[in-house]
Amino acid sequence: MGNSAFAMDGEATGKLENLTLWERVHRHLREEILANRLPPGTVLGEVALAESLGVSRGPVREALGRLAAEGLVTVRPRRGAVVSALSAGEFREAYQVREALETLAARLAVPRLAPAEVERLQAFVDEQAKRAEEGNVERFFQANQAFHELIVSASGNRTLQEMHRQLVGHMGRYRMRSLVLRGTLKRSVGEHRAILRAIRAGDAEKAAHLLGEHIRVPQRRLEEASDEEVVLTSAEDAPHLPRKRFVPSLRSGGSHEGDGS
Amino acid sequence: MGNSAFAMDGEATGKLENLTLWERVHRHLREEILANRLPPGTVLGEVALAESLGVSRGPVREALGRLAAEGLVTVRPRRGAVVSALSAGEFREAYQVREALETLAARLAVPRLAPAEVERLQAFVDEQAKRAEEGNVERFFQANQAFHELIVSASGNRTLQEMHRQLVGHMGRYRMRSLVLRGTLKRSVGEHRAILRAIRAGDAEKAAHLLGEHIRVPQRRLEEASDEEVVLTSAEDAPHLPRKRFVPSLRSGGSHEGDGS
DNA sequence: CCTCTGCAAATTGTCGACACTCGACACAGG
DNA sequence: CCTGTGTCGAGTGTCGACAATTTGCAGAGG
Repeated sequence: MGNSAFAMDGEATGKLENLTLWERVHRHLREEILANRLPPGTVLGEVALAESLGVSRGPVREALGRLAAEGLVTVRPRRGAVVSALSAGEFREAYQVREALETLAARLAVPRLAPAEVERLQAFVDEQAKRAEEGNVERFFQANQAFHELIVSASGNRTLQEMHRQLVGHMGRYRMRSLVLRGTLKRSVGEHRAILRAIRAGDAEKAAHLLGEHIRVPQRRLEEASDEEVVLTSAEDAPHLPRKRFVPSLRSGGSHEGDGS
Repeated sequence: MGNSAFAMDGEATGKLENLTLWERVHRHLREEILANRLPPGTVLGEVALAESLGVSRGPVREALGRLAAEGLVTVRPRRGAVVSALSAGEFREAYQVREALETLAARLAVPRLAPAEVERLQAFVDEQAKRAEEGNVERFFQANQAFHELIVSASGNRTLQEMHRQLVGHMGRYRMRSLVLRGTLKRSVGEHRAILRAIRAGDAEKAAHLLGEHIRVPQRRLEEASDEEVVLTSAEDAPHLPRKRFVPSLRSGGSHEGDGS
């Protein structure tokens, strides 16, 4: 059958692709889930995945376990794995934690930031402004994410970095198109500019405060429109469908979207 | 000989123990590592573990993968899994993150705390005071952990709770006996009392601030005694065992699989 | 005496197969 | 007509075995 449906993994860490099989499966599924090609509620059958990917159930199982440990899928001891869905409440929770984490990151990073890094931050903000003007939401989000990740990365705290990565990974699936889309992009750029100003001034506390407020904005929006599934992309309701909706065949779209730092 | 080397899993979730095999292995190894019976650096051979536990390599492998996802062990793609060690720097990092998390938890929890929960906090503090007087460090730590976990739990933020649990799990192995041991216990109780006072007063901000300072105390100590391995590794428990740096077998059962499970 | 290279052992990565459990459907009874 | 129960099917959980790769050692060469 269709074997080796893998796309290439753009990971230029310097090491060549010496990844084991289950690692590749893990990355593949991770990408698929984060890209929302496997919407929440999708049942991931081991045999189906195995056949689809051209490997045996071993690596698939291992990758699924890893995915479950990351919280991207949920396994019920005997009933297989489903792509986990975040409720609006959990999404708000994640925002709260993210605020705490990035606030800490800002406090730690500001005294450590090298001039070159500040310039990179500036470049990200400028790109955001440009993308906002263009209306290129995808690119805007990328630059936005790069901005935040650079701050977290510059904190020098790898534990913090890891937790933040995990958190953003969970939240990343829910592009809040209808939410932040409208006029908030420019506002976000303005907030980033203010944060960057505080960073340049070396005022870690102010930068952290501004960053906290900045993150709290979508959080507020969520609270206002609570319980409504404003954000969730694909519906997973109708739990009593006549038949299961499998995804036995998943195709590699070839979108080499590197999530790497 | 009953070769099932599993100990009791103190987990009374109310549901009966329908755990799968790899889950039991996972819990077992987790307990062993957290109890420092498997010190950092120990190489965990799959076959050795499998034979020792009376299962095949499958569940062992799965459990090891899960453990690696939690950060308790580190696997090198072809060279097996070792119990991961936290450097002093990582330990300090974890404290920073923990401070941010628990501070957030306090802010969220204070307005939500039911009177009964406040009383439970009080009970924990009282028990800590008693244990500190007795010099019962183990019990003291338990009550201490219960205090902090209750605050985190009362925040109502399950994401936060999960991250905190994970973090504490990583840090839990390093009982800082020689550090916090001496006169710091009573001081810790005093700080907890102050926090509890702020909680009773409904002053979330003050409680959060005090909690942050409280957590920052061991952090400061670590910075002072930086680079020294003051804390790391376990105390001298079980010195009667032969020296083992690389011990693949953790149980010398020798008996073949006897009773059916 | 030191170093490089080839072989061998050991251990992990992967695979296919079997048993057991859970879910669903159909049939019989009230 | 509704409900309880028995059976069938699907799918996971687990096991044993094979193969690839890495590590260590031994021997030869410089």
